[in-house]
Parts: sequence; C-alpha cells; structure tokens
Amino acid sequence: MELSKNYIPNETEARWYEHWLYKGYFNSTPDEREAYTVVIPPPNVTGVLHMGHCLNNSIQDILIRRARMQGKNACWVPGTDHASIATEAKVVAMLREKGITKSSLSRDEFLQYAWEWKEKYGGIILQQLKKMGCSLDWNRTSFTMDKDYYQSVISVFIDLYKKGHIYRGKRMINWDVKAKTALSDEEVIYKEVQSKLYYLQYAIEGSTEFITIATVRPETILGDTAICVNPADERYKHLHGKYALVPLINRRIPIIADEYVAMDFGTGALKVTPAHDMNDYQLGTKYNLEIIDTMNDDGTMSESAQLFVGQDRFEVRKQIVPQLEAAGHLVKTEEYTNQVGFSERTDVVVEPRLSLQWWVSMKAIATPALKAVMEEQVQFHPAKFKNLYRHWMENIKDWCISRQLWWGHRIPAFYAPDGSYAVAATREEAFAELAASNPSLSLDDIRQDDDCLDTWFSSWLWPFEVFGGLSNPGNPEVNYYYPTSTLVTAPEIIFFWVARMIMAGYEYMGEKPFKNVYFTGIVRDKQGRKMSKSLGNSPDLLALIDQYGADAVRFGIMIASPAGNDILFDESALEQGRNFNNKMWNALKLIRSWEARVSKEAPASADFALDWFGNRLEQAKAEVNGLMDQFRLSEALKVLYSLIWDDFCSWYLEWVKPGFEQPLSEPVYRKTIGYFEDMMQLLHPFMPFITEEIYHLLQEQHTDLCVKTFSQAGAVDKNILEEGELLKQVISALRDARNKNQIKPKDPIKLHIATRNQSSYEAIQHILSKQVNAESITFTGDTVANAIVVAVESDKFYLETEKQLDTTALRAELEKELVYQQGFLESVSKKLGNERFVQNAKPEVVALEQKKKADAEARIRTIEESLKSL
RNA sequence: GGGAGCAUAGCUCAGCUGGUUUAGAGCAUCUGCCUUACAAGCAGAGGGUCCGCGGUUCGAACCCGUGUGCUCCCA
Repeated sequence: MELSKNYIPNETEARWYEHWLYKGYFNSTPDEREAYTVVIPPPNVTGVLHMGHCLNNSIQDILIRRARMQGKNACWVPGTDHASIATEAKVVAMLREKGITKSSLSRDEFLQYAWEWKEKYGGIILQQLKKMGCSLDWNRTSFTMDKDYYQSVISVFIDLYKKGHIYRGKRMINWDVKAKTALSDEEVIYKEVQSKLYYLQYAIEGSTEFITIATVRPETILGDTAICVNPADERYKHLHGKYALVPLINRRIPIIADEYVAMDFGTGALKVTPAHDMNDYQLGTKYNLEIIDTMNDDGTMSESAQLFVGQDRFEVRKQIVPQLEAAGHLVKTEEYTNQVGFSERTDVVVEPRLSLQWWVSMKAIATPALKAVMEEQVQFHPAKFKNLYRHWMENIKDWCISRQLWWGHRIPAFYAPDGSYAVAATREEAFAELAASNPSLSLDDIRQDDDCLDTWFSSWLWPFEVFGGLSNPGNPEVNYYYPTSTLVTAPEIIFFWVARMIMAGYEYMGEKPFKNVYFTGIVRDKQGRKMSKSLGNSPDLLALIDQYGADAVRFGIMIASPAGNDILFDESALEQGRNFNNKMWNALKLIRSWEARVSKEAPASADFALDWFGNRLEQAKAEVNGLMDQFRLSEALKVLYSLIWDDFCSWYLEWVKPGFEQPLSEPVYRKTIGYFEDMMQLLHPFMPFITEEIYHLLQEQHTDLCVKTFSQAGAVDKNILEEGELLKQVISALRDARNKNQIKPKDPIKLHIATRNQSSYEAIQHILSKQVNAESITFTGDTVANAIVVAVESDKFYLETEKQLDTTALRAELEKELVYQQGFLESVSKKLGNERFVQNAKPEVVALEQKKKADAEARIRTIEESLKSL
C-alpha cells in the first residue's frame, strides 16, 4: 500500500475509535486486577465542548489509557449533571419561542418539556468527547437525575436534616432577578463596573441641618431605616441619637454610631438599608432596625417602596436622581469604580435579598474533609492548592441549597397550612408526622416545597453514586471501584465541588472519594483572558480537530500545561502537534521502504547505533514512568517528543539508514521496527490515534496497541549512552566547523583524529564519515597542518579540505573560543582551589569539577596549537 | 481590607534534592541546504543582569528577608 505524503488524521481517527468501541476495550467490570477509576467531572448537560474540557479530558484519557496499558482494570465513568439554572433557562427560552410562558404550565407539564429537551440536546458534549478519543466506559453513562441517583439526593437531604445539618432560615442571599432564584456565593461573579457615587443630603429632624451620605444605589433609599456614622467621627458626634428624614418619602430614621463605618470613605455617613445589602443587614440585626423590603422578586419596586411601584430597579435609579435633584437633595455626583456581583448563569446584577431558604450547616461535615487533605489521604497536585483549600475550609460558611426552580431534585419538605412542616421521603410519611400534632389535618392540606436543590447538592455524591454507592449500599461495584483513583478538575471549582465531594465521601462512604486530585490550569487566550462563552474567545474545538487532527490538538494542549498552571492557548502549539504527526508518519514511510531491501549481504556495521538507541529507549521509558507517576504529564510528553524526533529520527535513523538503493541487515530492520513500536506504545496515552495506526502499519499485529501491556523498563548501560552523546557532540561540532568555513554539504573532507580512545572511534567510524561527509578518516598523533581544528572533550579533530580557508575569520573564531574557555577554566579552578568546597561537597561533585578542569585545559591547549599553526 | 500565586531568551513556558560546564525547549529570527522519509523538512547559529536589593551557604534561578510589578481568590 502506498502511504500518503503526509499523515491524514480524519479517516484514521474515526476508524480506530469505532474499532476500539467494537472490541469493548473501554468497558470495565470488576475482576481480580487492581482498579484504576476516574469519574468524569460531569459537564453541564447544556454544554458544548470547549478548550477547558479539552484539556481536562485529555488529561483524564492519558491517565486512564496508561493505567489500562499497565494492566490495571481501568474504568472511566462518563455522565452529565442536570445544571438546574442553565437548563431551566434554556427550556424557558425554547418555550418562549413556541409562544408558551412557564407560568402558564403546571410543574409536571414544564418538566415534561425539560426532559424532552434533555433527551434531544443534552449530552452533545459526550458525543464530542469521542472525537477527542476519550476512552470512556459508555455503558456507565450517568446523569444526576437518573431515578436511583435522584432518590439518593433526596435521602441525603433527609438524612442531613435528621442529623441537624440542614435547617431552614431567613438570611441574606444572592438573588437572581431573571431566574428568580437564590444563588450560592460561588455562583456570583464580581466584576469591576464604572458607577456613579451620588451624594445625598437628608434633613435632620427638628433642625435646619442636613447630613450627607454617599451611595451608588440611590433607588434603595426608599428602604433606608437608619444612618450610621463612626462613633469617633467628630463631624457627627452631635447627631448621635437624633433622627433624619428619608428624602421624597420623609420616613423618620435614627442616626446610629458603629465602628463599622469608615470615616474616610464618602462623607463618613452611611445609609443603612437592611433588606438590600449584606453589611447593612448585619447592622440591622445588631441595632434591631426595621427591615423594609422595597423590591419584588423580579427586581421591580414593591408596595413597600411607596414610590415607583412596579418599575425596574435600574429604571428607578435613572428616574429618582432628577427627582432628588429637583427636591434639593442631590449635592454632587462622582465617577466611581466598584465591584458588582453578576449571576454566573444569567449575567444579571445580583440583588442581595432577604429570603427564607434551606441551608447546610458546614462546620461539622467540613472537619474530616479538611483533615483528609491536610494529612494527604487525599493528595493535591500540585500541592500548593492545599493552602487555598485550608483557608476556605477553616472559614467555611453555611451553604444555601434551595433554588427557586423546577428542574432539579425537589426539596422533600411538606408544609401544613399553619406553617409547620416535616421533611420526609413521601407525602404520606410527612402527613403522618404532621398529623401527630395536628389531628384535624388531611392529606390534601399539605403542600410540598416548590423549590429544588442546588445542582452541586447532587454532584457532590458523584464519585460513589455513579456506582450506586448510596442507592445500593455495599454492592460489588462500589466496593471495587471506590475510592476512585484520580479526579481531574479545574482549581476554580475546588470549593463548589472538590471540597464537597470529600465531605460527602466521608459522610456517606466513610472513606475519601479519590486518592489524587489533579488540578489543571485555566485555558486563556493569547491576551491572557479566560476563555468563556460570553467573551466568545474560545475557538471551535471540533473545527480545530478537523483541521489538525485530535492527536495534534491533544499534543498542543498538553505540551505546555504543567499541573495547576494556566495555559495561554496558541494555535502554533497545534501546528507543532501536526508537524510531529508528519514526522512520525515519514519515519514510518522510510522504514516501510526498507522492507524490500533486507538482505543477508548487508554489512553488519550498525551495531553501535542499535545498541545505543536500545539503551536510550530504556532510559526514556524509565524517565517517562517516573514523570507520569508524579503527574508531570507535559514533561513526560516533552521527553517522548525529543526521544522520537531527535534521538530516533534525527540521529538513530540517519545512523542506520542504508545508502541509496543499498541493502540493510535483518537485525537492523527488525530492531528498528521494535523500537518504533515501543515508542508508539509509550506515546499512545497522549496521542492514541496515530500511534495505533503506525503500530499496525509497521507490521502485521495480533493485538491492538490500545490494550497492549507495557513491559518493564530494562537496565541501562551508562557507558554506551555516554559514547552516544559524545558521538552526537562530535558530529555537531564538525558540522558547525564545516558551516563556519563555508564548506558545502556536498564537498567531502578528510578527517584526522587525535585521541587516546582510538578503538571507540573505530567502532563508529562509518557513522561519523557519513554524518560529516568525510571521504576518509585517519588517526594521528601529530598536529595536521593547514586544517581546521575542532576540540571535543580531550579529543582533537583536523578537517582537511581542498577549499581555501579564511584564516582571519578562523583566527577570530578561535580567539573568541579561547577567551570563553579561559573564563570557564578560571571559574572551575577557583571552585577547586576553595578548600571548603573540596571538603564539604560530595566526592562525585568534586570529581566532576576536576574532569571539567582537565577538559578545559586540553581544549585550551588545542586552541593555542591551532592558532600557532594558522 | 484579608489571603494566595507568579516574575527565567523577542513570545509562550520547563527547570520539584542547592552542584550535569558560564541556564533549557517550542515558536519567532539569521545562515546554508529542494541531501530519494519528511521544506509542515534537514544542518547549523545568534539571542539571558534567571525582576531589584540584602542575607544563608564552600556553592543560589532554586532557600530566607525585603522592595517593585502583574494575576487570582475571599470580603
């Protein structure tokens, strides 16, 4: 079969993925082998693949494929979460297009539409993961609202309630006026916004005096119930205990004093609106202030505002300013930059609002989860995230888990008309409980809470509930796969998810959910901005895969992304990946072209090359293994890249390559194929498609690379590796000398070598002559006149050429080199002259310095001789 | 306001036991090559006050202190 000029990924990738699926390689069932388990961080059911997923899933696939090839029982569980806010928003939008409003539907009707939407569009992302080559066990695809999973979430709620960890309370929450739901602190994104600071004066009751406050939210003055000043502030001391009048509505509010107020901000006087500001609420509680909620759940003004009733908060801000000005209350306006919270899901400005919600009290369940990470039962990679985790866990706040949505797990709380309630799995159970203290109650009187639970309240069960750990306790699957091996995720969800999974793991399984957590970096664009849907700066991943191939995309994203470091995405890395594909493809073509040329008559001159590369390969295997064990994936990939491109293609293949239409020996052919196969195997977890393809094109195979078990790395002969390095160094130095003297590649030279190790050069003579285009090699003890001299370690090389040499340039070059070597010698001598160095440093280090010194001296002698002979 | 991280070649980054020559890679740049696997390639080259200052050490890009500048998290 004729191989194409360049590697063409598209057809190959689809074909191999089909084949792997058909063979069932990705499916896992418990057996006697060691398990290696990864649960996918469930992508949002509404999501499509972006660069963050690409990085995250490439890493998981690398880990899981490696484990599979190490002979472990590798299990990677796919799935999605139901994403209550995002999905509900999508469904509402879809209904709107059809002319249906959510409010016109019953809960059940709405949910039916939502499920239809989920079946139709949910999980696109899982299909996209196949394009990337992800080796997920598709039989295990889970969803956070699967029947058993749903029940487990409900039972966890009931259990935590019974244990006293869940309570219902009126608290300040972040309110999303568009989705009309509470948000947890983590769902609020603070952005810097250019605002205006309005200075407003309030009349003092019974006086002609005014007090001036500064606010960015003039519309909230209608809910003011106090003005607060710092007790130490001389400007306002005479006003303590007096009353001010709220502009436009003339409500009488007290002037109180508290150290919370910063004297140097604004005017030093703070208006207090307990219903609409977190800090004001605290003050309100402390001083028992009236709480006036001036806003409806959609962000319009309520009856309590008295003015602007039914108008939107931002509209009111526009309108109230001229009114205040007309009434003489506006003193001045300043430009002001402040941080404003936006809803992560709907991007509207979050309204702090007082509301009755369900909460998880975190202190008790956080304690074992903190300990597990600090004591490294759960290991973080990189470990620097331990600090961040500890800081959060030690200052943990209660978790608001109710959401005013229908799509999700409905809160199992049931209310009687008198306001009493019971938490229970079914309406009947709740009724029984409530009726005990209220005998006149009938089943129809009670009503279930309309709200559902925060999505994270279901996904924190993910590592065990995907195996039925809670719905079917102690089943063989959960016993086998749990605790899982490694979780791969982004640091930005360390609190949302990682911390809570650890809590749930200990609470419900009595065991950590995973042994290792690998934190990826955040993928940013060239300007350093995080890639996001709203910025539209995330490239279309499927288009990139189409253009470069999945292997190249995986390579590009992995090559520069050590754990926990952000990566600046640059398409040139993908080009590097594509070029790497071609390099391997062309090496394959070269080797395939040898098949017909294998002959017994070929000279057996390649022994050194074979021996050297065999050792180099074993060395690289060990190196890659060590790096992978430490989760240093990008470095392992770099080692493989350089092994394949530099050592194998640039050096080894050139050394064993037969001349034009010349034969080559059977051992060279066989071993070269073996080396190539080994390299493809090492690279397979990173670049699964091309490696499988090349593996099968090298020769007839009985297995697939995908499931071929790694062999143990063999012993390494250090001497031969050193000889190889020396040979490379000599070749480069001689080529450099040729270049500098403008000897054309086609012009041959005569090479004379002055060395004490003649025999080792004899073994590599044929390689050397081929690589530097030497028509003859001789060994000499004397200097050779009219030749270019090159020194490598303590050996000298004389290049004799027909070409007239430019002695001036040569001399300049040599003198420059002499200065460098003398400087170097000086620094080494100084070190060795230091008695304390010789005494304290390790003997190997001292010996090394001595060798450096001897080599430098030899080189200096050579250079001086050359200068003389010029 | 509280905390964390980062600063190494023009750009993006490695450098995880303090000693592998006077610091590496990819991209970019320069020189020479269309050498029968590969021009998406080959052979070479140039390019650095390892952010500043002070300290520890025989020895510091690496450890400690401090200053500066960026980034992120929390309030």
